[in-house]
Amino acid sequence: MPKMKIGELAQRTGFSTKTIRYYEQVGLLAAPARSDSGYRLYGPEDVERLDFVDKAKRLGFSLDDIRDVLLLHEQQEAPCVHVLALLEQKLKQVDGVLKDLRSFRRGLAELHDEATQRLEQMPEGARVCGIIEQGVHAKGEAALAWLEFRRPGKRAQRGA
Amino acid sequence: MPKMKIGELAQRTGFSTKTIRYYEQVGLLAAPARSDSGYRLYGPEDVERLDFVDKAKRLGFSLDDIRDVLLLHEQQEAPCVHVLALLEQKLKQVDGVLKDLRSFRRGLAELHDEATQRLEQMPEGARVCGIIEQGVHAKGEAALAWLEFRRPGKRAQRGA
DNA sequence: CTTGACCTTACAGGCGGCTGGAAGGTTAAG
DNA sequence: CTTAACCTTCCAGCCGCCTGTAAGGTCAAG
Repeated sequence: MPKMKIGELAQRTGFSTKTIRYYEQVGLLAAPARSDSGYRLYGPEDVERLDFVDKAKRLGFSLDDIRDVLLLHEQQEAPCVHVLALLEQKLKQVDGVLKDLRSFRRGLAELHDEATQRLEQMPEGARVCGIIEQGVHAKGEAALAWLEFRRPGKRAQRGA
Repeated sequence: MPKMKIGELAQRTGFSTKTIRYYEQVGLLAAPARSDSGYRLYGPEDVERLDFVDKAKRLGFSLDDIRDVLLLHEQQEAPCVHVLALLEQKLKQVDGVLKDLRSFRRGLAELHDEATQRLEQMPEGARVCGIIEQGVHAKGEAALAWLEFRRPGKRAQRGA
């Protein structure tokens, strides 16, 4: 019995029920089957679809973009030259982002190494955090948030 | 004479003057020097900073995150263990995104190859786009937008 | 047969990130 | 001296993406 109600879908995908209904409203999800009492009934393909949405979102796509991709995917049209060119262009864009991200990663790693060294050169007692330990905790917390990397560990249910 | 007014900074960075003033307002940019007549005067370091902001934005960071990073960077505090652990965690996150992005790229490439083949197997006359040529052009345009890859080719000046 | 967790709709509100417009001052060219 | 392009401040509004709230229906347990 692969039919689940919206709550379960929410749990399985990490989106809130609100968000799922909203996604249906804006066309990211097709209107699902309904139980006799009007409850939405979803199948495993909806989980997949939402997982895709999540991934795409994390890669920085707008809901509009994602909707279009899903649409195109569904109707399996033969792609025209135009669309083909687009694919090429987008590949290049992705490569650009990949490059950025790699250099970013490198920077982060350097920062980490540097920080490790600085920490090791410190006297034992001084191993407290300048930022965090002296009452500027708020700023520390801000620092905590710094690299939150938008939509972090999915299934984190942003409200919770 | 490395001092430029806001318009030039805008041109050099691809942000609008509006946005630059807004960034100052929310603390991403320090209040710059002013000319006698009150015009904002910027130096090359501001170009750099905005380029950083652009990169970070393209990687999905919020303005808040970026502000915090810049702040942390400025005050060069000795990093505490806590922050160090965070760095590690964030490295892992970046690696995760990298993985996603690579698999995404792979998918895109596959799509492209597949599409190329389909196109080649078509009779000469049929090399038109099913989507685009038959009056559903609007949808084609939507398809065009599909992989816009948010904040696309910087210096594109979203308004223009 | 009530309680509480779940579901439904509809519509308002909020936050992040700009963006537009009004009303006015400055500067360089013709 | 005027024109046009630039700059200033301030404040309102918009878009994307949810999120909260009200008012109510359903279902399983006790």
